[in-house]
Amino acid sequence: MHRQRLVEALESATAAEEVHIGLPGSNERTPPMAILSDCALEYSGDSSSHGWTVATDSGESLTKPLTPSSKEAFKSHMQPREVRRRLELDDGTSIPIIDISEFKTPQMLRRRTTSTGTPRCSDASPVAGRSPGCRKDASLVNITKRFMTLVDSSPDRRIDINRASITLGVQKRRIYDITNVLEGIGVLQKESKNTCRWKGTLGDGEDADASGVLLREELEDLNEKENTMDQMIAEAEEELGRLKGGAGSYVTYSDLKGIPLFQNKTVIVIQAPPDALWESSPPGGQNGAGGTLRIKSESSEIEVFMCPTEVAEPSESNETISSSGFVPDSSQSHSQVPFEQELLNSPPTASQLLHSPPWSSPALSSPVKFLDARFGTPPRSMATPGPSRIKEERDDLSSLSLSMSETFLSLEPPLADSEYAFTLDGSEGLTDLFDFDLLGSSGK
Amino acid sequence: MHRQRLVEALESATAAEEVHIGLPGSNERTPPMAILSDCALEYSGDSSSHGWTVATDSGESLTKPLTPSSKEAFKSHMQPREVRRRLELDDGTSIPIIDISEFKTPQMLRRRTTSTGTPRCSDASPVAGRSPGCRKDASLVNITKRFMTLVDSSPDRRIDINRASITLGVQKRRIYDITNVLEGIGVLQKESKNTCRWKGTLGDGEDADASGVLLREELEDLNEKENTMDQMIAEAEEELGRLKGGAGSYVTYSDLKGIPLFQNKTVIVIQAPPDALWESSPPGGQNGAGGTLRIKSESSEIEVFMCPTEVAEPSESNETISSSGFVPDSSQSHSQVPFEQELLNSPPTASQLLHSPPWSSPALSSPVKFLDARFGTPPRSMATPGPSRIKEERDDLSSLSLSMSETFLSLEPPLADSEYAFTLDGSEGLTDLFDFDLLGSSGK
DNA sequence: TGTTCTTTCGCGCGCGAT
DNA sequence: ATCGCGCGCGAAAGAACA
Repeated sequence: MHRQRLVEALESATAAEEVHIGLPGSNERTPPMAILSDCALEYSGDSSSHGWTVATDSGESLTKPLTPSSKEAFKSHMQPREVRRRLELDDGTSIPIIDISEFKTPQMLRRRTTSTGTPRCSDASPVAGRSPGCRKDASLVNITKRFMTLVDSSPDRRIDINRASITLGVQKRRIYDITNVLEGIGVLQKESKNTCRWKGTLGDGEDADASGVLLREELEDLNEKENTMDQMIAEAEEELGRLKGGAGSYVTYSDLKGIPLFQNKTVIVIQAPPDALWESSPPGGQNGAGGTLRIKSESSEIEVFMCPTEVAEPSESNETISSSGFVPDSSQSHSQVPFEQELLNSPPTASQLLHSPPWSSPALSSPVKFLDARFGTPPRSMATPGPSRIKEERDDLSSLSLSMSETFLSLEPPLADSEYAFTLDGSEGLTDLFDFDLLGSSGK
Repeated sequence: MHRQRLVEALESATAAEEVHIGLPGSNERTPPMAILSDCALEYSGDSSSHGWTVATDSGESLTKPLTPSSKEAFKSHMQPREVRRRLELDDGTSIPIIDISEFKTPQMLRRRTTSTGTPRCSDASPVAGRSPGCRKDASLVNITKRFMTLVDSSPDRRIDINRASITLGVQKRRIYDITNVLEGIGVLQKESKNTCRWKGTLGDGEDADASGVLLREELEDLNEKENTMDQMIAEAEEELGRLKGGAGSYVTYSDLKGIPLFQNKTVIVIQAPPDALWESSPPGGQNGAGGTLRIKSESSEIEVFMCPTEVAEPSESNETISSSGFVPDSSQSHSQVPFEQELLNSPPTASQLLHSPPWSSPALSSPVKFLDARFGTPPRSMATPGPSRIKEERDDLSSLSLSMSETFLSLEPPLADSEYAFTLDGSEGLTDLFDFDLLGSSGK
């Protein structure tokens, strides 16, 4: 097999050069030719159209069939060639000769400025006076990016080389460059002649360039968030464990008062051991007084709590001290009722006491309401990895971290009406709870 | 600017060809030359060493300085060129002539078979008798792979183009191809002249191919989790909003009974409007009965609740019905005490009632305790995107979804002892809460 | 199996930017 | 003058024919 390099000649606008080429065997020479300024001359080695092609700036090209000499011999001993050059125009601008039927395959035309909508100089350099679809446009980097858009616009991640070449308006050769590198990376796989398939994991954004980074960033973000949550969970669970069964469990007054049902009501809590005796008599019972509820315990003490009406409005806290002298100062707030506790009624003239007793302890006086207290302010231990540490700048993710310090509990569903045992309606009285007859005895 | 293409001649093993070249201006010609079989002849256009270079198969090359003619004129009008060809050897194997000082930059020597440890024909085609460092060796795919090993052998993910060119034994031009494509993909970034930096997320393993997939999967996983959480948050918040201020807010009996402090105690809750009058008299007061607590309201009803002692053990639920005839069946469980409510004590002999009254409504009879009820079982609305939907297979992430249905609330910190206002200790009685003298009056 | 057509792609010239 | 790199020649590797 013998091969021969050919030659190409460039003309400086006017002068023609002559080229002498020695061919093996036959001492043929390529005919001297004149090159016209403003035109590109090329010798097409295309197997389908051998001959000279003259292309003008406007893109047309005229092809003269070569003398029907030995097409065979020509190809076997000597590679036909095309000559292509840029010509210097009078205005000093070089006009790249293009068109080129790209040898054989789906010819792509080198996009000349106007025609197709491929972005000119898609990059920076806002220098106004630049006309040319400058070099950057054809840069491999650029082509690759565009190629990527092609790829992820394809549903099955499969790309046809030829189509790509056409749609991207680049030589097929370039596509090969890209596919080969990508294959080397492992993200692409040649599937069959003229097609390959994307199998990588480089992000799917159209802009390709940042996608990998974004991915990683997002992941980092999510991971951070996850860690925070894990920690919160751990702490909440710990707390839970401590409260459950520990002596620290309690219901605060604000818990009770925060409940709408109890809103603006005076709430009294009585605590007695399960084995306590509970007696009651109807109002105006044996001694003319109102009904009596008597609780007696032998095992342990009975406790009575009155729930402050308003949750600590400091200005109000002293206003309505009961005339009956309810005086548990905070140092005295602890007291136990021994084994017997009685609640008697006495005439309405008796002393009265109501809202906001002064003994509101710090915890009780907290202005937070039931729900707020529980979900609004995380314990200081939660503050550590708090959501404020999570820097949010994007989309919907932010909503997550915002809600982080609240919610996340499962509340019991509201009870049905029937489930409010022991709630009396307007037509009923306490005595309705007992089955012996109370009627006939008068109150007062 | 004028440029001239040169020429190259290939010899079919023995015969020398002559090449005539017309130069612009001067009609110089390159001297005819003889090409020895087995050797590659090339004309080095290298600016640092102009002359002819003959490279043998073994890799040595001898350079003869060109006649010191006008180096200047030479370069300005005509691009020096190199001639390179493969020779057909008698055995039919073509030996690519290589070495080539790659024009200017760090000359890379085309690795001849032996020398460096670069894999020969690293691909398939296990046809035994193939000796040549075939075309595949220099394939972009191959080079790219080797390039990758270089990349991730670099600690700082930074690669020097020149070094790469040398170590990989390829022309620098090829490295550009690679870096450009990779940059287009977004995994590589040109850092400065001659250096770029790997920043991609393609996995760092040497095999590159699968690592990216893992990343994506993890992200997908986290996203799913995030969505679930977002939904739970939304629902919890909605629920919260509904409960807060709605008529549905409540404290269940089990809430109260679940508190250790109240454990095994009989708890009575009295609810009255804030403007209610609350009178009390010491035990054994004006009528010999125990103390009396009287509450009177003009604005709205007073409500009394007794908290079931045990939370609904079905077997026990009927056992200890109070002899006093506490008979609120569930249909009757709603009742209201009108404007006056009295709790009277009566002798211990009176009726008693305790644990697990039959009126435990479904909600109340729920075996869940305070904390459990609240955090253990999510309302059905939460079940929709429930954690069970999250498929967990990996590491610590699983702990997250496991805890998802619970916790996540901030509980109030335990109260200090002093904060339990209204708790009486063993030495105190209810009367200690009042400032008038109760002593001297006997209970019973 | 030899030939021809096609597709793939090594390779390096030389343009343009620095 | 240097260097990045567009660009496309033409050879190698298949595929289609004969």
